[in-house]
Amino acid sequence: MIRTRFAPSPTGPLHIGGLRTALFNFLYAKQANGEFFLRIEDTDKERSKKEWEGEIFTNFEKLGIKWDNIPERQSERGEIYKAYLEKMLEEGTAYYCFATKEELNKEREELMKLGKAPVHQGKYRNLGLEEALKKIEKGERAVIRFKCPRNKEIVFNDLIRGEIKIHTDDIGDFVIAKDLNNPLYNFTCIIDDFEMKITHIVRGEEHIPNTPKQILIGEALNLSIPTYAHLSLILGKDKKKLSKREGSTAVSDYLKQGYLEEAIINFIAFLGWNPGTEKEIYTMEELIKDFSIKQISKSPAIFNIDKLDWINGMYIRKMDIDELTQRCLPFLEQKEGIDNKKVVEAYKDRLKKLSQLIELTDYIYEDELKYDKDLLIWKDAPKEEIKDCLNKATDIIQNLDNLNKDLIQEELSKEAQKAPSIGSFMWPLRVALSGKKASASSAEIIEIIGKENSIKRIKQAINSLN
RNA sequence: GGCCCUAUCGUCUAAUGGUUAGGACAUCAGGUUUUCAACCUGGCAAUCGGGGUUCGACUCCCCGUGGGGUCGCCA
Repeated sequence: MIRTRFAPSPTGPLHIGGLRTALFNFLYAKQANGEFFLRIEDTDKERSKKEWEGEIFTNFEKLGIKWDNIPERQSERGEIYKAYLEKMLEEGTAYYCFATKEELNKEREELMKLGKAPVHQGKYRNLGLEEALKKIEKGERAVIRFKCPRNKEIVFNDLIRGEIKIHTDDIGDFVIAKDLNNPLYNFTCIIDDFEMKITHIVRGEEHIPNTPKQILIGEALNLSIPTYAHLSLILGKDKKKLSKREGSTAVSDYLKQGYLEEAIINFIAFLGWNPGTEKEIYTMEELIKDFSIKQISKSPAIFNIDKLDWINGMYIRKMDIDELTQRCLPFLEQKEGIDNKKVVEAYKDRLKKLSQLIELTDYIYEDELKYDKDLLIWKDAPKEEIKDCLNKATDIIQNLDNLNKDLIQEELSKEAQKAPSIGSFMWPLRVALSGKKASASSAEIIEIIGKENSIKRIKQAINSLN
């Protein structure tokens, strides 16, 4: 059975890139009827916070990414790591290192100068466990390093990139734990992937250099090694790694702006993946069905908000009006006599994201409109003509016995035919009702705000022209 | 600097040796419309460079160049 995992460290809000990694793991597992696990990598005690853990969980829930385990927390698995660490120390695949930071820095600089990889050569790799323990007893500080095999080529087959080879001499003896109780990422990662019986690891490209390290540790411990797939990075518009500079990187911010969950998932799925067909709108179920790791692209993808806007608009227009109204509620004012469903109906074709509703619909809820009276003037139509049109519109509205936007439109159109031009009738009316250059149509507004209010607004407009 | 990954329209990408290099977003033009959208029609726009291999290369190989990642007692 296929089992994947997403292993975030709870040091900040869920990131767009993290979401994509999680989604791909989820899709890959679900497609094969496998399991998707969550693991909290909180070995960095200073930076890890419980609140971020919660943030990650709730966002996944909202977005429809479900996990199949009780999330493991690395901070609670100290005994497991300790046992493996002791085993490595005893077997000599890891050793205590007493090198100071100064020594290490100097070594780094010198290697760089020689044009070599600045990796630790292992001054203490042959000291022996007993000797090391004596030094520690005397109070010397030590970290635990992996004794990296020399002159060996590590090869793994990446599902996305094919064969990747890395020479162990470019890796060196890296630190796997600060001490027995404080293991570090590359160590805990491979241990947990093994313990959790993870079969496939889909993660960001930045982990490619970590992969041979993890494989090496796994081999030293005789663990089975999972299959890897490394995703390209998501870049910002400036082609740099996606950063807060342009827009947000936090998933929750997009949710707050009124991007629909379905649209976000659809958009994120297409960042670096496509079905190979022309179908672009995908539900989660369809994604699970059609997802294929072979269709993942190797080059980085740029986060293009325009495309997100477009997809989001598609979802907004497609959505059932009652459900959409529910979702729009946070962005709409509440007012006696105003049916929000009608407001949403009038605006669903005009939205890219729900938060736009706030500015777009403010005039509906205001008691008195404030706008430049010149806006009422259609082209160079004389004031008297405009007043005349507005008066005629008032009569029509007054005589309306059914406030249905289609019927209203019909009546207004009839009258507009008689006007000097359709625009000279319709434009001032709409401005009188909305106070805006762009808005819903007059008929829609009248239906929403009602007879009284409509007439009141038109009267006001006429007065302002006097 | 070492190592690794990567390279098709502005952007996301399709085409796994033979296509007028396709689609979508964005953009532009037109239509529709009282406005703004939505919608419909159409246009602009790409194989990083140089060598090979081949009858034939976006596709395979090599060398450059560009971009990215990484080289933590972070993950």
